[in-house]
Amino acid sequence: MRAADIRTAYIDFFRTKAAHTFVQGSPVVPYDDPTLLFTNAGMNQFKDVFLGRGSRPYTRAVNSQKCIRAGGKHNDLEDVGNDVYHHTFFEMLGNWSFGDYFKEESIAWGWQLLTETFGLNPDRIYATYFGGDPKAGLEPDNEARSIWLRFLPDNRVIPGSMKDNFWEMGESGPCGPCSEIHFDRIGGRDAAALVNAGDPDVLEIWNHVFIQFNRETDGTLKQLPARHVDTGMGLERLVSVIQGKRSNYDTDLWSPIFSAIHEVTGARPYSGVLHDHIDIAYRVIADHVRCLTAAACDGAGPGNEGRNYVLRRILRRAARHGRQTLGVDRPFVFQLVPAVVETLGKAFPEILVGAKKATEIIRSEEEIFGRTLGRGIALFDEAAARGATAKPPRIAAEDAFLLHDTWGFPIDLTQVMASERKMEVDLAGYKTLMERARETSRAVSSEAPQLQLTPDALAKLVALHVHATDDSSRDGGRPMRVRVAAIWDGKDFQSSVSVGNAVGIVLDKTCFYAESGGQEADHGDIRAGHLDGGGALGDGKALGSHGVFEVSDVQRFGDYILHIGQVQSGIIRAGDTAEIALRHGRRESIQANHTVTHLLNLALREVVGDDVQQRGSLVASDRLRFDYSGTAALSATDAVRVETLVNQGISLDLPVHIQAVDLSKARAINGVRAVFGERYPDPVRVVCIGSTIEALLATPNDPKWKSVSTEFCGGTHLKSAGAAGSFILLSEGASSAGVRRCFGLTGSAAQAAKDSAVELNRRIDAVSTLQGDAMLAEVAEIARLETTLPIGIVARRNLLPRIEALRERAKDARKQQEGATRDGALAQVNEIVQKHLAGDATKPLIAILNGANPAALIAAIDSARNRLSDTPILFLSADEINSKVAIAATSPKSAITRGINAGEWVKITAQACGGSGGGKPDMAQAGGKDPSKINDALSAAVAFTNRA
RNA sequence: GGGGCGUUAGCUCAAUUGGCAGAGCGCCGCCUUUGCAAGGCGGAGGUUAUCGGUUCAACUCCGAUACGCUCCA
Repeated sequence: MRAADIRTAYIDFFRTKAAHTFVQGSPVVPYDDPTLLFTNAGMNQFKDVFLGRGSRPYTRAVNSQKCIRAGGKHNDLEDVGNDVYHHTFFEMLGNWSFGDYFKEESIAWGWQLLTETFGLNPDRIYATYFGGDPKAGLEPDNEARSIWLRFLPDNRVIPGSMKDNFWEMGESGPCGPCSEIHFDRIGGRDAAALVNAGDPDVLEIWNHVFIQFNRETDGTLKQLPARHVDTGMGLERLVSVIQGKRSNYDTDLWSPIFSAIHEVTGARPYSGVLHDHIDIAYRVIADHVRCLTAAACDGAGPGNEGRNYVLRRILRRAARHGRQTLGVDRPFVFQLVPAVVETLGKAFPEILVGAKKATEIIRSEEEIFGRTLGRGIALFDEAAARGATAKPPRIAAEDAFLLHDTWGFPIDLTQVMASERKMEVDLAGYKTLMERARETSRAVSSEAPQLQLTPDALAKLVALHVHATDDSSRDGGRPMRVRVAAIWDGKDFQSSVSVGNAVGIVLDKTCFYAESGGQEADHGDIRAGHLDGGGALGDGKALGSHGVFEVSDVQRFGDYILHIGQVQSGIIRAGDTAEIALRHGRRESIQANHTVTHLLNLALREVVGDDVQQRGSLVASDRLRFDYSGTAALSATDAVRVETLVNQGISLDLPVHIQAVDLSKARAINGVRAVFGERYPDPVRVVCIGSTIEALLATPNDPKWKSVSTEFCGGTHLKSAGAAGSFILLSEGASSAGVRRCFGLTGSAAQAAKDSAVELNRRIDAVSTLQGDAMLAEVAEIARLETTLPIGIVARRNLLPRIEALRERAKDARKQQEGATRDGALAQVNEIVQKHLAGDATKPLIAILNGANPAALIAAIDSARNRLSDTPILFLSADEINSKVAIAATSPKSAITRGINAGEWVKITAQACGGSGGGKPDMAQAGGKDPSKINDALSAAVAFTNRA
């Protein structure tokens, strides 16, 4: 029987013979259960039924559920590959009774299915039942036992412990005894003692849980009115048993994947050996690609936190095995996806549909890791060599941390690699380093909100009858008359505050926008006072101000908004009436940046592709920042297209429409931008640039909405895009693996950047009129400006080749200068050497060259040494312009033994003209600061050789 | 937002405490070999990312910038 037939036969058995409803398994990524990393059992989607909170239109259900057990409480990741029955991804066949049938039917059907439909040998089947626990006050489950005795002899119905045979969902909640069916792969023996003993040949295949109690919060058990059955049977194990294999991997669930690995990597075929490292790699890779494909098809890809980081670790393990064990030096895991689809696509249509996306997700992550994988392995080898002599051999904490921090090797991957070499990893040390890195990372970033309303403070506010801050006027942002409700100094609420430390003020209502959703807070002031006549609000009444408070930050805590800042003058009292006004320039800049951020989001999607996901955003008054998923830098043409698209929106002065809409209706709008996994309020605030919300809702499926910016957003925006003036991309680069980050400017800042670029271009043009040192200086200045001025990336990319050309020109000029200097020195050396050869060639040669610099002197020394191999040589040269003396010397071995050490020689010489120097015994250089003393230096050099 | 690492010849990477910038592969030329794989000899190719600072002297130390990678928040 093939695996696919076994799966179908199971489902059909319960559907046709026992009137179960087939309920498609839930996604492996649970959307609504924060306690769960991945779906890890078939009952996950029915949890609410067991908890009595929900119901279904059926009382019997059956399916095969995709499960992932990695990274969470149930973590089988470490065992994958090293044995033949643990998987990160597997299928759980399940049938359930919701207050319908119970033990009797459950066990009888189980027996019938296994022995009749699947034809398993009854002599090899064992069953366990709950044997009771006097300490917990629980009786043995004799009901289950007696049912089993109808099918099995007494010695194969085995009592089990609380741990193995009593199932609980958590500390409290539904629970009950369970009964497991075990199978002996060998047969012809009494294997009762091997049941639940960790023997790979006697394995549990099916667990029947009988939910009949509820564990109360006080620990007591109560009989449930509605009793449920929850069963689970691992498909991979069942198939191996039915197909008579001793390993899950020897079944047709895996063979297509193994063939694909063989073809794609060129490794020798899988041979099924437990401890063979190539076979281990086969199993690991095959398991992991199934897991990654399933996760990707349900919307979860590798990333840097939570379940995404688990997936990243899984992929990196597979990729590293490919590189190191199978010798594949390019991405390859993604090429295995079709084989996974072949084995799972029919049973799980989402895998068929998602295959293309999964392939792309996996390929991209492989590419990311591929960049650091090689260096990381090399670094690991070095670390392993260093740690090999330790006892026991271990990878140092610093190395493990570096591998993680710099090369993206998750710690568990380093551990796997270490264990392959029979080494350990200094985990405690690693954790210390990691914690230290975390703290430094946290220390500075948590500076911002010094003043916080703690839960205690919030409780006090309620006790003081201060009601939630009404911020419904924040979009208008017009000045308001308000009441000071409370003054918070970080520890207590005060009745008044005067000039001094930063404090927070709670008002009854506000027009300030509190920092939220990446948009920075408004700034402004609060003027407290008493009413008298003629004021700013135009209502004929003004406040004679007796206290001015400058707001420099606004934060939301629960339903209260805290205006943080300092009193500038006078005094502010709780209960005061006040006029508040925000700084309009700042608010308008922020609005411009926010509206343009939305246009940028849309433009990136149009230019880079539909799969661009927003990964974060910051809207400040002076710039905007936008993170998005992607692995490659924006090309020059793409950057231009993005800028152009955004500027089109601005110049068309597209109107911005904002409206609260029912969440379900809003989600239905074609092309709406919502951050994946984010929870939105209902109704949700929809911001659309270029169309009215009514039009969107009238025809939500219209394809044209894909090219209109529609986002869920609570921020403040321009009335229409034109007020942003213009937009430029300031920079674009990698933020973390798989995430690109770009900065942008609008309005006057954008204009200033454009002006800088124009100015630089003008100066570059003007360089052609310059010569010599003036040209060199101007080129250096232009390069300096290019690095310091804010310039858009489009302009910068155009400037760079021009500046590069200038550098080339400067380089040529300098080379020519240096060449001339060197040639001048060499010409003098020729004469000097000729003369010296005429006399005693072993005598030291000491000479002053004209117009040489250090580099020319070294060339001169080299040249002279070639012809005077037994002569100590020292040259000096005065540089009047820079008021320096250059000195260089060489000394042959024979002279060094006589005491002419080039290093000491130049040092003595340099000291005579106010400098110092040093080097090696055979070659040294030095410099002096006083060219007028060059003859003293010469004498010192001669004196040194005379002494030696 | 904060940290770490990197940037040296076309490519992959070296360069002790600051003291003559190298290797392998590739490229070019010549030689050798029945053919193939190859082998031998020679050569070109570098403002050590950019700008500034410290120093007699900087690939090396310090500061900024750019680009790339990566981790944390």
